[in-house]
Amino acid sequence: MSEKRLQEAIVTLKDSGVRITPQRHAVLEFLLNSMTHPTADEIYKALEGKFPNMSVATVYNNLRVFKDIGLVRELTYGDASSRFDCNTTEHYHVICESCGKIVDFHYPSLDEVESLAEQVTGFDVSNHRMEVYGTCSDCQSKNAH
Amino acid sequence: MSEKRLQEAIVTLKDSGVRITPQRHAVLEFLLNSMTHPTADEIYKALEGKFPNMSVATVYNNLRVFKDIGLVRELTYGDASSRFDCNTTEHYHVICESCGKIVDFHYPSLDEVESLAEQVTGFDVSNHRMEVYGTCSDCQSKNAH
DNA sequence: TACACTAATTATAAAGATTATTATGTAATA
DNA sequence: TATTACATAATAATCTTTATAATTAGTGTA
Repeated sequence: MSEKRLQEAIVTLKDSGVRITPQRHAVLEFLLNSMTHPTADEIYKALEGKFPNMSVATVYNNLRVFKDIGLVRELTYGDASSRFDCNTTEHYHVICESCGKIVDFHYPSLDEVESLAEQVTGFDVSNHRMEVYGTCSDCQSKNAH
Repeated sequence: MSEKRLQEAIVTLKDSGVRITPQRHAVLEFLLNSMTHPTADEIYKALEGKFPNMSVATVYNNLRVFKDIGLVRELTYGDASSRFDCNTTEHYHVICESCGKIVDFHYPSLDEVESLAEQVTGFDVSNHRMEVYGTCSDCQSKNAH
């Protein structure tokens, strides 16, 4: 299923003149298959087995390449490190304040907010982001004790 | 005008058993008077003249104290460092992608989003945040050339 | 006011994430 | 094949934030 998305992403990369190296392919594949918005370090650790010599810098470099092309989004929350999301379709995130889990959440885009913000502030608005915070069901049952 | 807010904040601090030291007072006063959601480093640099011996750690410590009590909010965006906002009334932020300017933006709270997120994800939702991104009018006219 | 207790500050070190650098390697092209 | 440009790896450097330990300074009470 995500095989198709991988092929599409590779075509996008090639069209942008980016070489498909084994490391780059692996980072991209891992991101597309992971539902968990991993950090750069998580990606690095996950691929350590396959590429024992890979450098952390390579992960960061490739994530930046993907980001510049528009294949992934960088998510920055309160915690120390950025997370990366290859789902570029419009969606929001629900975040567990207890364990840090991030769940995708679909909701009709809040175009009204954008247009009102334009009127009130004089900005030329391009996009918006929203996160909902709470406690996931796992942590709820854990805390019930 | 913000003198009243400063006094209120000091009362809140005292009620929480927090001492009002000169440094603490200065950080609080600076935050209340600044409309620009400064970073910890910006606060530190702004108060360097008045407190030549002040440590960066003091700024961070005090910001955490204020945050724990609920006097300020910590804002984390794409850039490296957190920003601090002493306006704790419900509001959203509009951010200029060109110069980084942050403008407050009032909009009715999106309670519907929270309740739908609860239903869909099973989370116990506590709050949400939203940022609108675009280009401020200053940068628009600059780019017009 | 003086004393004692506790919290706050300072200076410094440490941790963690990200970026920069440089040399080496690899792929594409003429 | 020679040349060029891009990628990688290893490492160092930077930047933000937190932790530690010693000193200083507020605050309540006698």
